[in-house]
Amino acid sequence: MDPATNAHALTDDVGFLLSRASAVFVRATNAVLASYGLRARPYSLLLMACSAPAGVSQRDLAETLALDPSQVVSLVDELAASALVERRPSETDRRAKLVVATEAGRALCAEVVPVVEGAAAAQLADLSATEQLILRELLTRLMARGPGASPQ
Amino acid sequence: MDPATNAHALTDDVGFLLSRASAVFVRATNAVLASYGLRARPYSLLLMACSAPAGVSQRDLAETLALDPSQVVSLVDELAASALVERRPSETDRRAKLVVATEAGRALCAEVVPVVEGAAAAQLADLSATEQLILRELLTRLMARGPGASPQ
DNA sequence: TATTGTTATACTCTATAACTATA
DNA sequence: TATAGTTATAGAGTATAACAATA
Repeated sequence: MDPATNAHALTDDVGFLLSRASAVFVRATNAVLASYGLRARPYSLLLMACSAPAGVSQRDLAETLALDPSQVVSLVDELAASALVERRPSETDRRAKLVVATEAGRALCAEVVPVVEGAAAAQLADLSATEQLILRELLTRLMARGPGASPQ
Repeated sequence: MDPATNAHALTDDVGFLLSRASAVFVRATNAVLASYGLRARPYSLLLMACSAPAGVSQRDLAETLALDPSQVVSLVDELAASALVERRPSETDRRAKLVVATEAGRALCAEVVPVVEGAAAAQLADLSATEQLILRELLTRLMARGPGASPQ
């Protein structure tokens, strides 16, 4: 194949662009979270727990975060060790455990959410408000088709 | 904070959407590459080597792929072990080594590029051609600001 | 003094499989 | 028989630091 044709094959590849962009965001997020003892992954789990006052099952966490259930166990263990969340038995399903944010977890979340959003806004600064909306919508629709949940 | 307000905080977060979308693409790409003995990362390096007939320095590979130079060493080692690329001394800089695709590397690349592009197209099937273009452009502009190269 | 490639190390992330207790 | 959570393990990805050879 013609070299000139392929000169930009990589940088035109949506998959490559996505992984680059994702990495940039994760690094920026981890950087601002470091001083709070958090990283992007545990943060997103904490955020979900804080958003659901009644708690979230680990299964729901795995589904929404697209993580393997065993990864959720580790993350919840970690957050529980820091007393940011706790496991409570479900009253309707004795197999399930509900992950609930503690007072400390909610306080940290309230403190840290604007910081993370600020870091994201900085990364998106070159896009207009409309473009940011479009990007969000396109990514959401991309997701709709994806393996809704379980990684494989 | 109001639970209802935060109910979708996570799924509205561009950083989260990017990492989810990126993961979906990488998994799909790895899946179709598996039977060729490749994964997304080595594939992208091979693609760069194939796109530059004169070879690419490892420094350039690290910069374009946003990898640490030490990661590039491992990847080149791996591809070289499969005889898909080889290291050649640079004639202008005796420190540098040029990574050049072998005949086998070019052949595999030619075979595998359409497969990877097909997998990407399948993931993008829910977006119109125009929307795919917009997505690509927005991601590219997002990248422009990012740490052009070196990860940190 | 700075840069290219290299080695080494530690930690995070991803992917599987098997197991338990419930449903 | 299937599902929620758990444990264990291995491999891939990421992040650093230090070093030799060369610029």
